[in-house]
Amino acid sequence: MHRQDSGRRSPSRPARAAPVAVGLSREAVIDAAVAEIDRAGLAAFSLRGLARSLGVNASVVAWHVGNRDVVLAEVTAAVLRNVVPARVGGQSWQDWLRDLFRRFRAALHRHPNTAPLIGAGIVANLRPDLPLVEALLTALEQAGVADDRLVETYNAVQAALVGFVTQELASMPTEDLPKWQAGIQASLAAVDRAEYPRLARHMPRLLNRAFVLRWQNGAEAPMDGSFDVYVDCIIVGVSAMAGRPAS
Amino acid sequence: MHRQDSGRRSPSRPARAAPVAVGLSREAVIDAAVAEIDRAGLAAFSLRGLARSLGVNASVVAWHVGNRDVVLAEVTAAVLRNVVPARVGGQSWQDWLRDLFRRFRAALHRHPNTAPLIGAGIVANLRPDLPLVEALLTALEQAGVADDRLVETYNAVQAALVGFVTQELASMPTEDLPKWQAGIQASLAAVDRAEYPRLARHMPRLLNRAFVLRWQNGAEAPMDGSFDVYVDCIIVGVSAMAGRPAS
DNA sequence: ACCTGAACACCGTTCAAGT
DNA sequence: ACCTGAACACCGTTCAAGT
Repeated sequence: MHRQDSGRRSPSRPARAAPVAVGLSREAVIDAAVAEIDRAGLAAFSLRGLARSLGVNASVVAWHVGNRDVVLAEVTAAVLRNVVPARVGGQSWQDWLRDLFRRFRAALHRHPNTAPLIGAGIVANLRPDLPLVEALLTALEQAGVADDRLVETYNAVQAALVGFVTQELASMPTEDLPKWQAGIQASLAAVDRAEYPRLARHMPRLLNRAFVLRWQNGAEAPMDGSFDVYVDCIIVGVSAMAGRPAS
Repeated sequence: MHRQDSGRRSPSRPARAAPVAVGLSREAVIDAAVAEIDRAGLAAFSLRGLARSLGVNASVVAWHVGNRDVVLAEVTAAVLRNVVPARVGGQSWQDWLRDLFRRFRAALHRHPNTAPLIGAGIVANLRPDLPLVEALLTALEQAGVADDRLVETYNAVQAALVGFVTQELASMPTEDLPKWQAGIQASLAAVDRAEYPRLARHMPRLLNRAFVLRWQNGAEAPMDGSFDVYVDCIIVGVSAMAGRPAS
C-alpha cells in the first residue's frame, strides 16, 4: 500500500488547493448575479450560491463587489442601464415621457425577478441617476410646469415610473404555487353575487387580468393595455398640472 | 457540598423546563411581528428574534402562524386592515377615491418599515381583498368608465394606489447611514452646472424633497404636497379615460 | 492582487418529546 | 393543544494564509 501518490504535505494536514487567479472581475460577478436571479429568483439568491455558480470560494464575492446590499444595488444598476432615451429633435415631451416609461418597463421585463429590488427600493440609489433627473426636469419644463410646482410634479412622475411595473411583476408565492393558484381561482369562482355585484358581473373580464384577481404575474401574463392607459393617465395629469396656476 | 437543591433529574441530564402554555395566540404573534418590524426594521426582522421578543422557543411562531412568508403576509394584512373607506351618501367618486388613497398612505405611514412588503408585493395577496376591488369598481362605474376599458383603468388606479407611498417609504441603506447621507449630499453639492443645468438651477428646491435627490425617506421627510399632486393626476387621468370612447 | 479555508454568529424549518 | 430542545442544512461576513 503506497501512502500518497502526490503527497507534498503530510497526510494529517491535507494538501491545500493552490489558489489560482481565475480571471474574475467586478463586472463578471455582477453579471453572474443577474443571471442567477434570472434563473432561480430573488428568494433563492444567496452570495454563497453565486460563488458556487462561479466555481469560487464564497468570500470572493465580497472581495470583488462588497456585501449583499452592494451586490443587489449593482444588479439594479445593471438592469436599468441605458433606460433613459436620448432626446430627438422636435420630439414632444409627451412622446419622450412615454418612451421613458416604455423603456423602463421593458428593462424590468427582461429581468422580471429583479423587479422587487427596484420596487422596494432598498438600496436603489447607490449613487443618484442624475441623467434621468435632468431629462425629467427638461420634459417637465417643456410641458410648462411652474417652478413652484416642479418638485411635486417631478415626484408624481417618478413614483408613477416605478409603480406600475413593480406591481405588474410582483412575485407570486414561492412554495406550493399550484395549490395557491388553485385556491385563488376557486375563491374567485365562488364570489357571492349579492355581496360583490360588480365584481361578479365583470368577473370574466377581470380574471387573471386584473391586480388582486390574477394568479400569474406580469412575466407570464403581461398587462400591456393597462400600462398604456396608465401612461396616458400620467401624461394627461401632468398636462393638467402644467395648465393650472400654482396653488 | 450539596448536590442539587431541586434535583428531580440526574445531573448528567439537566432538568428540562416544564413547557407552560403561555397564552399565546395567532393574533398575538402577528401583532408582535408588526411591533418588531416597527422597532428594528425589516432587514433585522427574523422569526427567531420574534420568538425571543415573546420569550418563547423559535418553533412557536411556526406552530401559531406558519412559515416566514405567511407571517409577513399576515403583517401586511394587519397593517392594511380597514383602509377601504365606507361610501357616504352623495359623495362623488373623486372624493371617495381621494379618501382611499389618503387612508392607504396613512396606514403605511403608521408602520413605515412594512412598506417594502407591500411594494415588492411578495405575498401580498394571501387571499384577495375583495371589498377593495368591489369598491374600486363601483367608483369607476360612477366615473363613467366604459366596460371595455374597465380592466385597464382599474389596473392603472390599483398600481397608482401602492406606487407612491412605496417609493416614499423606501428603505435607506442599513449600514453606515451617516456616511451614505454625507456622500449623497456631497455629490449633489458638486453637480456640474454645464452637464446638468436644470438640476443645478432647481437644486435648492429639490434637495431632500425629491426622489433620487433625498437622504431621508418618507418616514422622516413626508412628501405631502407631492402626494396631493399625484392623486390629482390620477383623478384627472381617470376622468379623461372615462370621457374617451373605447379604442 | 486574487483566491482558499476555516471560523463565527446567525438563520428557517422540522420533529420528537414533554405536559 | 401548546410548548421545549435539539438537530439539520443553510446563511453573510471576516480574517489569516497562501501564491
